[in-house]
Amino acid sequence: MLEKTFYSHPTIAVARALIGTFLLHDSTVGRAVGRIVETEAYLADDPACHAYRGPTKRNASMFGPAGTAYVYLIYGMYHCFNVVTAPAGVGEAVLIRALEPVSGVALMAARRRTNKTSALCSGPGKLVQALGITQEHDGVKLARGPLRILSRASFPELFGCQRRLRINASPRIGISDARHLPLRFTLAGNRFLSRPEETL
DNA sequence: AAACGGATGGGCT
DNA sequence: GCCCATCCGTTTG
Repeated sequence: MLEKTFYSHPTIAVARALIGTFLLHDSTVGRAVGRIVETEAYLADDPACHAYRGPTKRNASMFGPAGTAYVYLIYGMYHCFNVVTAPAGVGEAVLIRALEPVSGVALMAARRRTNKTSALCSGPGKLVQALGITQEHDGVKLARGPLRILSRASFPELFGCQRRLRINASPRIGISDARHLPLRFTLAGNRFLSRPEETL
């Protein structure tokens, strides 16, 4: 389980450090776990960031303390899950964009209505569906509770201790402002990414 | 393999 | 009224 201090480092550092950790959700119908393989950083002075123009009803939890969940509706039909990083009042977060399924795969498949493992968590909307994350999770604290993040060392039998991982940086997906910034982070060569890694 | 458009609703100018 | 931090089925090369 990651402590609050983990999320209190600079947002780009947290976005990189989250690669290889595990997102876990214990719901009433069971546990689902995925290894984080793709993230994006959103910064306070960044026009692509929801918090760029200040607090609103939608982005309120982005201004909460580090370790808060920020969940929002996108395109009217999907939700995205973020981890808030900066101190309360600042408004920065890391979008979780893809997971490698680890545990509860059958539950993920039922929620996603597909049996294709590579399609379960390979996108921000997909992984939210697969783990059963909803708008109700907006604002919850990750330090305790059914939705939490486990350290890289949590599944040594499957992944070893993941001391040093090869991480690539490239432009973020799906935005129109600040497209050049290399704020998307991927676990090099992993096959569960939302899209292939871009070569600079 | 890549490109395209429809679904669908809240936020913002 | 237009713009999205998306996904999926269908069409096209």
